[in-house]
Amino acid sequence: MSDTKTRILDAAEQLFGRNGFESTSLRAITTEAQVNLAAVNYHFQSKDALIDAVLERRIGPVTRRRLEMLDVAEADPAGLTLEKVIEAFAAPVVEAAMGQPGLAPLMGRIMATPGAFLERVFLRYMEAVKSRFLPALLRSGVRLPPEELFWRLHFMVGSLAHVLVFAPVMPAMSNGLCQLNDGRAIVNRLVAFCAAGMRAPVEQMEKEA
Amino acid sequence: MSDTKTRILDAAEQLFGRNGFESTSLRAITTEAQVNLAAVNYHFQSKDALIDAVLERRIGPVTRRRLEMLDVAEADPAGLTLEKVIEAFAAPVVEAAMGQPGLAPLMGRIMATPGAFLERVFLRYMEAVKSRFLPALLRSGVRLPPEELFWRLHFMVGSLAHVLVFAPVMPAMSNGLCQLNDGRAIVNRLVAFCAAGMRAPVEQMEKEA
DNA sequence: GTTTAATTGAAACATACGTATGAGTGACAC
DNA sequence: GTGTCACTCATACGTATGTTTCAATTAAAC
Repeated sequence: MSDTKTRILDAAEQLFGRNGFESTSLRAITTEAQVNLAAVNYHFQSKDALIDAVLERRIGPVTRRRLEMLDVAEADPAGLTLEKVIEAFAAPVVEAAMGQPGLAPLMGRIMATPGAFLERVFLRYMEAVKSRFLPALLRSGVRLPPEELFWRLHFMVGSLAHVLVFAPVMPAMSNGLCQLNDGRAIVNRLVAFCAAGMRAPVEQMEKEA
Repeated sequence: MSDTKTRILDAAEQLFGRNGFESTSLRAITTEAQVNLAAVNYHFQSKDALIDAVLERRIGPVTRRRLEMLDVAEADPAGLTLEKVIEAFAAPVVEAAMGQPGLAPLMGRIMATPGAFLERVFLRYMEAVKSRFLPALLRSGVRLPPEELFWRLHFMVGSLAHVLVFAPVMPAMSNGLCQLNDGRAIVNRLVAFCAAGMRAPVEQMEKEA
């Protein structure tokens, strides 16, 4: 039982997050991991399979924790609040990102990368989340037309994704104003912002000629 | 005056948006543009310079239009509203994306592209925007601690970016529920969501031991 | 019409990539 | 010991990339 596999996963996670999937070469990964180049094709079969493995290792637990937190919130006899639903969506990924430096940009990149790759990954991991959280939002008291609800969920996901994508540069970008050491505080801010957005009155559409 | 340069820019914009910057080869671009391979290194000096040119052609006008709309809003004797500020930020890029199919994914790409590149682009185009919109938010009546204000602006940008990133797949992802033909409607939704988020009461932080 | 500069063309350059190969190494079973 | 197995290693293969070269072509200037 060698930790070569783990070292490859760790290095790949770090470099994928920093430089993207396409621009990270297997040679860069194996150099960083201090492992032979062929090891990656031995333990995984290809670069694509390695990418899948890297994602599975991190997104799997986050998805499970999301659904778990939602279960707890829904079981609360005090009732399901909008804030609890949003927190169940945001907290697991933010907390995971805090504990694992280099994970945030990776998560962010997944959420911000369109195209074939996204469809493969996003549908695999996010379909379950979407199909559970959309009804939960309704059950928490949000009263919106389906279209409006979907757009606002979209905005919410965008806010979260942006936080993750820019996590590495956020302190510098804000001239030190915004730090990332306190994940709870970030989640709280995000929850407050998105809950208010979700509760915004629906814009009346003017008829067009 | 040949349009070779323009044809290269058009093809590059399309392919960069669809497949990303790194994964788009100059050969793919020149083939699509029906132009000789060497033309790209003749008219531009390198692939990096081509990327810069592609971005400048589209982001430049959007940035100018943003500041222009903010000028108009600030000159309004009726006073500067939060909604007007957010609209000045969101409308130009959404409208540009509507008029120029293939632009939205390109904008999205920028957000999803790593470290050094993003910092180069983001700082060049967004610094001016940030330094104008942050004060404008304050002047529009938003009363928030600086740190909270910055985070919420960050969330807002994230919502907008996400809309652009996922523009090509949004109809499919929502099972046809959310369409993109009406840019104004999207901007209105975004403004309503973000304005409410900006006005959310500030979460009181509990002291930690 | 001739000269000059700007542009395009086909081909080659060196380099980097993902992948495959086969020899080598260590541990453990019998 | 002698296999056997999982693993690691150095190296090579084929291909694709960004860039360069220099001749061919076109367009403008005088």
